[in-house]
Amino acid sequence: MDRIFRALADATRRDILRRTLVAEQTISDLAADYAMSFAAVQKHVAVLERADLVAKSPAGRERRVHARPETIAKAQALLDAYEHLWRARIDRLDALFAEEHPTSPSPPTDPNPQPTPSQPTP
Amino acid sequence: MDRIFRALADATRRDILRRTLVAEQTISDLAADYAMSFAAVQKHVAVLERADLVAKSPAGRERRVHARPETIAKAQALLDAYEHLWRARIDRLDALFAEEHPTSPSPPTDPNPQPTPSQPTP
DNA sequence: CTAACATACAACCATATGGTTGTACATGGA
DNA sequence: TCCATGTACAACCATATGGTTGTATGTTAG
Repeated sequence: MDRIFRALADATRRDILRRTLVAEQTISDLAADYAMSFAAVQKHVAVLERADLVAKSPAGRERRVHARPETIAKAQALLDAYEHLWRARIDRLDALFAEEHPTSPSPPTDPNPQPTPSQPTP
Repeated sequence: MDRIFRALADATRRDILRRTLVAEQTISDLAADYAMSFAAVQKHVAVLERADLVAKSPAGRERRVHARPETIAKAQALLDAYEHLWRARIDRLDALFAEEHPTSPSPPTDPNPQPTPSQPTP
């Protein structure tokens, strides 16, 4: 999991992942579009490969790089688990609140001061 | 986004995030459970804080650390976007296949070797 | 007031990371 | 066959990261 998130923590690698999700790419294809050396792109692909986010299949002298969505799904599963933990917490707080105020049905907002709506960095 | 995924790329930080999702924790609470110095845990919290995955609220001499699920949601949104790119690709391949074989309804498997089945996040 | 506690922060160190250049090797086309 | 192409890999460098210890500061308990 460390390797997956670390691989995703770089804009170039995320772009490579995006491109290989859309269609297979050779290393040269990928390298052509970044302002860095071929070897640097090669290293980025290697990081993604070690994280199992992409795989290379040899095709003649080229290597076709394609994404592995099942590994992305692993990361999604972890984030989903976090989200569930959060929801469970809210549910507990709601239950506690309902217990202390049995007459009121269920307050529309949670008692926690978290401002969930404001997303300042889009 | 770099900071978010980088922060998630460490087991200790993921555990801190998990714990602060479940309930607020002081730095000392957190530090007590890891085999490293207080300062090291403090740094991990700082990394999570810079990524906006947690926030600290001063409470007397303590700092209550709580998770910010809206930032987790940002990471989820990115992974979802990747998943959608993948699905769109499959759809295009399916359409292409259907075009070349108009008589066959729609083949159960796509011509690509990718194992699509494991998609735990619908 | 003073002592203990919770936190902040700086300085330092070892290692990992992200980039470079250079070299080697296999493959495909002329 | 010969040469350009596509890739692999090593060596090197600057900086970032993850850990340490030590010191300073604010806060609460006695």
